[in-house]
Amino acid sequence: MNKEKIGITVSKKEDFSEWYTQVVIKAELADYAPVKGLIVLRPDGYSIWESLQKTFDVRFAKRGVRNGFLPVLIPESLLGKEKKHFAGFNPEVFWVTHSGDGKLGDRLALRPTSETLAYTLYSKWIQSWRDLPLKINFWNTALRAEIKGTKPFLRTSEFLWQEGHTVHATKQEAQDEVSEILRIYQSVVQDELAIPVVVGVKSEKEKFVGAEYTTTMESVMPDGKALQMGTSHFLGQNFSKPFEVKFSDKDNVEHFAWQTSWGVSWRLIGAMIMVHGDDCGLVLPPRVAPVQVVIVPIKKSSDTTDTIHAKAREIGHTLESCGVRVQIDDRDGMSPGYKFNEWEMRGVPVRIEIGSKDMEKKSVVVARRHNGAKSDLGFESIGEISGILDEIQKEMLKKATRQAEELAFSISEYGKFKSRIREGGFVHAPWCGRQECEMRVKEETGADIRVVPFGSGDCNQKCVCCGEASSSIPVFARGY
RNA sequence: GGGAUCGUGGUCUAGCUUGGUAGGAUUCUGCGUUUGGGACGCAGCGAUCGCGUGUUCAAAUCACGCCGAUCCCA
Repeated sequence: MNKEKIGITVSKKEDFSEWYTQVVIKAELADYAPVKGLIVLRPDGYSIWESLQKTFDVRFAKRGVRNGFLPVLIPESLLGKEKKHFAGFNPEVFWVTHSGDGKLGDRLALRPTSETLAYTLYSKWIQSWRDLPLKINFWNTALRAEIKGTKPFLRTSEFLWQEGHTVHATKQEAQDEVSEILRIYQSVVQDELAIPVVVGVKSEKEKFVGAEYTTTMESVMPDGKALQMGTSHFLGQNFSKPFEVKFSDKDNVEHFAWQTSWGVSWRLIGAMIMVHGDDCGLVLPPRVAPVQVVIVPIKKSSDTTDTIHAKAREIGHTLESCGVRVQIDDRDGMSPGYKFNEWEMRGVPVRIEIGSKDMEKKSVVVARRHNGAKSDLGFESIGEISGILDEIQKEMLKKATRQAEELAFSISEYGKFKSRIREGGFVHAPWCGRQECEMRVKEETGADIRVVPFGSGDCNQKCVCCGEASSSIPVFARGY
């Protein structure tokens, strides 16, 4: 048996890209679809998405956001109503031009995002200040043609996401909404996926087309590239004017409304894989793991095997009653070692081993996926597993935070800046605020301004690029 | 946007230069022995060689087109 040929065959460090793809496929999160750039989610992958959905729904509901559903086709006339917005998306829009063999009169777009469609309806639904605020979130997919560099979860032509669209009577209220949503995003990503983020504002060049400004959270991946984890946009009145989203205020004067839109996608799953995974495969944060604990009974033919299995089932029930998602692996004809490796590849946070030795000691072996540690746990203390899962969740965030810190740099000299960008990481560098410099940096290093962190303003330094007075210290990095 | 590599049972691959019965390993199925870090024996199933067209008596192999995957550069 060639040990090297089973499981993940490359190391995360040596071939990150190949490693990532293998983990996605072999841990059975997703698979390729027959059309370029599209993937299929398998139950373990979808389960993680559902878990995130549940958490977000609770948080959104607390802010008075309710869920709705929008169709996938948008007529061209609507999509083109806000000019800048349309120009930004046009190159990657899929068009439906036929029904059967007949050509359609107006082309229909497969939604790249739903602003135009949603706001057409909002203008019908809103007349009075009493109709505001209006807050609806849509769980759906968006389609954007990705022709090159496709990657499961990170760059796909269709992706699962949520898009929230809110309408407010005042600018201030809309802006508060934008910040609050970003705050929710940040805490869900940190608490559920154990990934630290940098929050702030996008530059003018990088903001959502059609927005007044875009707030964002960005994370650094272990290969030094940045990943946009979610965005929350202040749309101002840019859409309410062309789409006539108007309301009569208390004084009976008609005003254009103030709007926001915001979204996170299954990219978050990609980030989770990259940040936590290791050479053995996936490592799942307990809070989103479809199976949190796997129990592997180890029998000997000389054993009275029934007692071991009975104990395994009993432990399983105890854990279920504590709210732990548990699975017993009693498959025949597979060695324990094989099972261990398989469950490790699939990222299950905790493995419980129980064999005749454990029966004698009245304890089980508890193995933690994230650090490989093994320890004994008495039969009477099985309930402690919940606490262990919480602990693992915290340790994973801590480890990920340390990892991110090691990939963060502050640099003000352009030569050093360039070489650092080449090696990867988040590079905090002073910037004059002019797009010329931003573009020159992009051209010469391939790095974008990922985020201008909140509170990084006026710092009295010199722009890393042109040497003039800086106005902020953005994070530069190459991105996915 | 430019360049390169690749596609053969579920998976990994041999064969391609020089056209002629697609070979192996693993997985899978059955039976038996096993089981504390990727067990073993025996028997069996499984491939219109990515798709299409062309050349030829004959194409996995040669030519062209397409589809898909990966990597590098902008």
